[in-house]
Amino acid sequence: MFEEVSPQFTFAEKEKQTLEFWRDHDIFQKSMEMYKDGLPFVFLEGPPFANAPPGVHHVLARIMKDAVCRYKAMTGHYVHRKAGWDTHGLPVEYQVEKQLNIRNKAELEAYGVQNFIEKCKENVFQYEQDWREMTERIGFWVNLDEAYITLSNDYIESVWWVLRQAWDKKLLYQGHKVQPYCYRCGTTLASHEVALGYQEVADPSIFVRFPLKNRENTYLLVWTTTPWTFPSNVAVAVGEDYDYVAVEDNGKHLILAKECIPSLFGEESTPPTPLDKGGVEGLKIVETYKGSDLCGWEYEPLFDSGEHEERSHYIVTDDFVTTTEGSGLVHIAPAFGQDDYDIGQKYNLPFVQLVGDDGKFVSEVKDVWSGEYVKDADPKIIANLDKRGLLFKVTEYTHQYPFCWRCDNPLLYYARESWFIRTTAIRDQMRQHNQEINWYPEHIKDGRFGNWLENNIDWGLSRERYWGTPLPIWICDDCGHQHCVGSIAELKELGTDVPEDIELHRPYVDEVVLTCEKCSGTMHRIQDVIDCWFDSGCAHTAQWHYPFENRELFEEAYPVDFISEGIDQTRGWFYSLLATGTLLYDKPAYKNCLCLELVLASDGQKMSKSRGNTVDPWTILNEQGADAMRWYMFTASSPWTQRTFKIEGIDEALKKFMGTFHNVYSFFVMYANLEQVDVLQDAPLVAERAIVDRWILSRLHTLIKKVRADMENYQLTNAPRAIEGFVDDLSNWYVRRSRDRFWGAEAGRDKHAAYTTLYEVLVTVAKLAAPFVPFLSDELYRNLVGSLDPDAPLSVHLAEYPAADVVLIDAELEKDMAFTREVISMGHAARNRSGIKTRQPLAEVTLGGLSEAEKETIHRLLSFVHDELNVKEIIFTEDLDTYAQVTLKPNFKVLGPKYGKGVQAIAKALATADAMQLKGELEANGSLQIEAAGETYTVASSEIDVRTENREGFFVEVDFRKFVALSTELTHELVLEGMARELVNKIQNMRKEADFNVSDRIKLSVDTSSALVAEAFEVHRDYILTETLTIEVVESPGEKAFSVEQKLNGELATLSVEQV
RNA sequence: GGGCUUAUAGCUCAGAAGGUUAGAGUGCGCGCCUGAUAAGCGCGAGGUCCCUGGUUCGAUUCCAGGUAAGCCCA
Repeated sequence: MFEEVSPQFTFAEKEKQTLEFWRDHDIFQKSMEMYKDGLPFVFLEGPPFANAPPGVHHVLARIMKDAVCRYKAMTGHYVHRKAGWDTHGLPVEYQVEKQLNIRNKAELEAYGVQNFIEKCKENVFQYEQDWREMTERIGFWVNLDEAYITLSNDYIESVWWVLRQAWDKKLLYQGHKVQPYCYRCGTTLASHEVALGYQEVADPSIFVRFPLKNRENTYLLVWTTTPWTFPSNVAVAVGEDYDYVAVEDNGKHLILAKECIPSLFGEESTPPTPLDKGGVEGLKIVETYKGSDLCGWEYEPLFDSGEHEERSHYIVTDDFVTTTEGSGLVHIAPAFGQDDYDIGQKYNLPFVQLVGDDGKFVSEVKDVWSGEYVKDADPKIIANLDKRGLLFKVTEYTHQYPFCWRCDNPLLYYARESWFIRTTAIRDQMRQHNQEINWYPEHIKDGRFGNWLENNIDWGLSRERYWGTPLPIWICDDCGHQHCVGSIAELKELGTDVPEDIELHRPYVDEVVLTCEKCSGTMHRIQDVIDCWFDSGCAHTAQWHYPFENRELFEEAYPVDFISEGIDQTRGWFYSLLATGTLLYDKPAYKNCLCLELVLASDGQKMSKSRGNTVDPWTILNEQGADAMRWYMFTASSPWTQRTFKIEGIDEALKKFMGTFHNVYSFFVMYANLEQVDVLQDAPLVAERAIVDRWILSRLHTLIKKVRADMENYQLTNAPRAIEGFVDDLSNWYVRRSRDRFWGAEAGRDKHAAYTTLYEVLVTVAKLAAPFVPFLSDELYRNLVGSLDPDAPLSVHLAEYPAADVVLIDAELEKDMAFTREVISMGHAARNRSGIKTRQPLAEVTLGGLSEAEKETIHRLLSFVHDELNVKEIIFTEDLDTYAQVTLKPNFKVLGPKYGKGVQAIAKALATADAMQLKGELEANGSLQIEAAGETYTVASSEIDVRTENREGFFVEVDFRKFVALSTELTHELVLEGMARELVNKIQNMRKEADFNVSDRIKLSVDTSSALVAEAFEVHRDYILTETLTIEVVESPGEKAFSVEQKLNGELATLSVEQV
């Protein structure tokens, strides 16, 4: 016996019971242990921050990961799935600063770094409990109790080891990085913070004459929007291949790019006049050059920028120079722009930084603006240049400029001292390893990610902050010797008085002093921490505390098999993993990467608190449940396409898939219990079962094949969609067509075959669906299998994933059934047109336009047509013309390539000719001669499509070439039979209304003055009594009887039913 | 400004070596079936397959250029 399935339930409630069952029986642990010696499958969790509650997009990510892991576990793998937490980084610091009302570094130092760090530690686990609860409730099986945590000493130690490897390979170096910097907050900003604060502003746009050395009265015309960077100027860049000219302007010779003449000297709206025709009117061109000709020319510095060893103030070339703005000559100040800095490196230019951390000119600047905030100094610098006769033109320039999102002050681009990893040295290896990764979707590989790798620049690693993995580099106060520490043991060995339980965070680690191995001097750690992307990017190694522990485990688990995160991680985690993996092991870090797109709110906008359009996952989990949410997310659209998240979509998943699946299951349980069928005993051979059984089993095994193939290829949408389609067929064709076999039929082989088949199908589908709807499928499995077989695995998640049995696949039968259903569907349509309801039997249906093979198909499945359309006879006809309007069309696909242009002429000829006559010729000769547009074309019958259209006056449904026509004439016999079925229908409805049990036997009375009803009842008495479980027909109803006056096809009768 | 992606019915999505009637589900209207159903079936209305140009006998599909949205970068 199976446990009864109550019609009163909610999925959410049932899921909670399943969660309890999993907990009580340690199902997750068991699923891990089961294949301990099996093939390992390593999933690496991209660690989330637990300093905000999880949202809908986290649910999406987690169920995708879960489905893959569950599938792998059920197919015999030992699935590693350690949870992880990301903990370091600026976002945490900002949250804590906000909470403590700290506005800048000075205030933070005053508060105390130690106190601050402790607050950060608390902050990052603020919502851990929420995350745990959500993770459990949605059924994401991940090992939370052994999670890796990026702030732990173990984790940091592994990261240090990684850094040391880079150090030893000479890939870790110190340089400058130009970064957006807020002088007021005393901090650099991350790119996403910069993006928060763009505003449109008008800055000065000035063109200045730089006097050339050794060329009298000749000047370079140079453009800038940041006059305050002029004092730090060290060079001017030109484009090597551009054309430059010297023009005469008010007696002075000015050098600029040829293409810039119109914007500087002409009307802006007029197109450039060709220079060989005199250029801009009145402008005299003195000389022309290529950019390369100018290279090396020296000019007078505008301002005193101090003494330098390096050569400076000359013309250099670089391809970043454009002529779309300015003059084609670009002022270079290496301290204030990345391009400038790179050119400075390339030409070994002096690094002049005349602006301090406070945004003011340093005191070495002797001009009047010494000590002044740079933006305030702009007008004074402009005035100074003007006074000296060097200013050519001043206008305003309106553009987008970033401001600090916290204090609204303009950001300055500054070159800051920074530590880098020379990723450019391993770029080719990274590109090669990228090719070895399976990307889903595939275009990421050579698209977004590939492009990113092409343009790889060295990784700016250091952050002048507090809460992060400290950069383990110590520098000797005396001799400047640098050392990178690679482990705690080494730290203790080299350091003096290192506490036994040293914590590897600031400020604790800052206090550790090493002894210099070169000069025995004192070494202090540099103050920086590292980019937190580097932390998570080491997860493949640091999650195991490798190489300090778990060496074997690591070797087995690298590269990891599978990761999945948002597509925004291409330049984040996907990159950092690959970079560290390549650097350390020269192998890709992961084999399969599933990219997820954004989840939009129902209004199509990004979900955000400020818009108020976020959805709390808990409202769905509590109402519709986790399975419905999961199924919706799997089937609605591919994980890598953007989706709008709609609650109605979840209701649909609930009704459409969950409801249907559950109903088939409860139908089975109800009748199997009632009939006391033992499905485990004496299963009939498949070959001996009914054709509909063989059909559904064939469908099932085709499905298994498809789902497995999809899952192997990470097609997490196609697989469940296929399952959904199958369940629909199961419910609306298999069960519908087999209903009488389950209920009412004589016990015997066929009935047993029906129960066995449905049982097998249900159990198999439960297993197939287990990775997607782990709750519902486990409930079904436990009742269907657990109730009968005490030795079976306790849970569906401990069962083996179904494997397709190709012997059971009968593609022909599946195709035939599909075709027959198409014909039946047309029959339904014709019935609908006729207005005669299905319960009324009809004498015959006529099928036409079928090929011989199709006729055979219908013959094979004839009973389906009879039963579904409720007709006595099925007739085939060759006569199309009576029922349908026939037209002939060329088969374009075949004739197009053959005759090219001719197909259009043939089509015209066929449309205007007598279709029936041509069809006759075609059948007689097998081919046709068509005269069209002065040519004669010979076409075979296979090159012509016969189309049919509805002809008025028949109850006919017509398709492209076949039709189904109903005969609607009713004989007296047919009317009686229709009436009998009407009686049965009404009585059944009354049984239901009166709340009788399905198997209750009844007493029935029929009181009518209608001769028709009386006759029908007499003629079909046995049929009516059997169908309605009537064991006695009484003259007058008893007192407890349930009586209703019914209208039966227009005739009146009072029916009464009573339980016996 | 650059790279990548997406655009098909009111909504959510399929799909098509280029082939002349582009589908499903849902929603709406009507009808039907049903003693498993939180169901099902049928019919109807609903489409410039984002736009423009090119290639072709034929383009919604291929090519080019746009437009809009999103992500990443500058």
